[in-house]
Amino acid sequence: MRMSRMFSKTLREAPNGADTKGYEYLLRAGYIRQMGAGIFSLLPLGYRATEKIKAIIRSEMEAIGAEEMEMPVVNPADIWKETGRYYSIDKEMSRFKDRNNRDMVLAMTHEEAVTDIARGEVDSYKRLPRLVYQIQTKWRDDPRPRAGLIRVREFTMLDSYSFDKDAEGLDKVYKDHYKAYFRIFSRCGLPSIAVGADSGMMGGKISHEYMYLSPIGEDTIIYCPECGYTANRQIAKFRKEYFPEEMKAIEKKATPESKTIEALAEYLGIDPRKTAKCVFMVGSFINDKNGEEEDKLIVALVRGDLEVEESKLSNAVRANALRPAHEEEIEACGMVPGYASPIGAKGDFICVVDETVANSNNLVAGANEAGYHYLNTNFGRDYNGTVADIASARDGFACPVCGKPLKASKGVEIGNIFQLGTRYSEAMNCTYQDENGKQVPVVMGSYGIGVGRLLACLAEEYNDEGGLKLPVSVAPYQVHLVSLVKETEIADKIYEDLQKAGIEVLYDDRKETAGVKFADADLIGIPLRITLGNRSLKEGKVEVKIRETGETTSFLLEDIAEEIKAEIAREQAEIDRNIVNKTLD
RNA sequence: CGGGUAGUAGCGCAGGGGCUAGCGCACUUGGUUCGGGACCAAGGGGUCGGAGGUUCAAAUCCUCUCUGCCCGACCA
Repeated sequence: MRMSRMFSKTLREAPNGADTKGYEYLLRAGYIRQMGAGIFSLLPLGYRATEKIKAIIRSEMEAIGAEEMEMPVVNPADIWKETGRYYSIDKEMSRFKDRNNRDMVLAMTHEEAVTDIARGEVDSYKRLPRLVYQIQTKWRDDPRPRAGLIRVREFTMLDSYSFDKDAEGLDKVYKDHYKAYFRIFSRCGLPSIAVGADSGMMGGKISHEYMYLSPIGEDTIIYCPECGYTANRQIAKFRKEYFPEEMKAIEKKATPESKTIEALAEYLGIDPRKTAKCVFMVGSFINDKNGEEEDKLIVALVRGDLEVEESKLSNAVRANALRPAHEEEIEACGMVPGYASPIGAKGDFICVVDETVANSNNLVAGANEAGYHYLNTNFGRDYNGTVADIASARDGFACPVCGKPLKASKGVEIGNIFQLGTRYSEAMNCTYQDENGKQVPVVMGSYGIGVGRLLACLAEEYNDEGGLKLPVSVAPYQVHLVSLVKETEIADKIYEDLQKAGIEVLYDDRKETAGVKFADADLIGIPLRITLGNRSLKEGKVEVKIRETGETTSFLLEDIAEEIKAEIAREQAEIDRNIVNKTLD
């Protein structure tokens, strides 16, 4: 491509709001442009980079036997009503009516669509297993888009769907994806880890998220450097320590100005872990069949030294959504905020107690009277509720597997894989006839990678003061030919020769000064830069600079295509050498 | 959806009741330069986010509204 004819231009200054390096460079180099909150265009450079990513994805998906297809972005609402997600998903899914007043949705994922198709295609065990994928646009009306392509509303996603006879089949294809995803990310040059995850709205059982560890990430990953345990904090476990003792008689005590655990512990001169912390949420429960919604107060108790993990709590009570409770809602059940506990509470609420509270004795808890707490409360004796793990794992807590201290790190979710089971096939009657002539629901899995987000993470991982420096496997071009000489003949010739040799060339034939051309080359970050200038041309040579290392060499004009090819091959080989082949056991 | 902050030229910003709305970069033309964001000269480009109001007079004050960004809630 001749830069004199390139659609985009580079920006010297970062547009307001570009607050991470990767995002700033993608904008300045002309890879992407913003159109609205969470809505971006891929300019030719960005488009080429994502096409490279897609090609890698395709080759790895084909390698595990997946077939590419494409499903519509607009779905009739009917299929979403069948699974109930029409009702259980809130405003994140956009809805509209067509001219005949039929309910339609913009699909934010394609379990419904693919299951609808599959129930017509899959009729016998002989037609299983099956595996399809698409790389397609999703619209999710996220309430808070952020950080450029990291969190957007419209995005391109690889999504694949597997159909199996049974759990063993699903297990195999799940493992295939587990491995393929590591290969995809590593072929793009992006370091990633897989962590156990919450399945959220997907509703399956087993799931993993692929994380790019970075401070710009929004997820917190809990991991054990000792034994390798990893999980999203939303579901991360940790080894809990209990301090059982003889139950003592409950006793009411004045505790003025002790609305928080810290204040309470200090006033009583005790360790926070001798208290029970009470957190109030309101869960909304949506009927999958008709969309009717019911709100219920949830009282969650953890030991005073711990925090409540909302997603764990949400899973424990099977709520569709949780929000903090208002004071009136708490008071309506006879509890006093700041001095609250389920003891003596009345009305309709769900009490969930963390194991740490259930297995501790004589904890201090609220007396539901301003300024008073109870000493020596005991779960089971003084109040009841569901026991579950609802405490949040933190940095330094003990690993659930080996007991060594856990670490916490921020990460960006770049992919996830779900074992769906029969959640969708049962709801949508997607069954096959087995060897015994019986109709059995198909066992499904779904798997996804955010393509744009992957590019954003790569831009975050590969940059320096000058701009981007994407790996050769995903860079929009392989070589950036910068001509500094007036006469165009030699440069044109090199440009053509390189193209004939099958090399992707960005050719800076603009009438710009050397400084501008070099700065733009650094910004765009093509892995190799050929400099054609009078200095070396006198000796019949050109210079080649490696963007990543800054290393410069020079070659004879006639060798240039060959040398460039060799260098590209070297860089590609380096990436191939580092392909991660990790299996799930 | 709550809190904060900002909308003035393509990008970054200044101006905060008064006369023709500025600056840097980018852009156009001419000339000089020509290996790390050149220089000189002459230019083009704005309904100051939108609507309503106050005023002799509004980019500037008031009301409403839209939009972006950040934090939180939320989410993949």
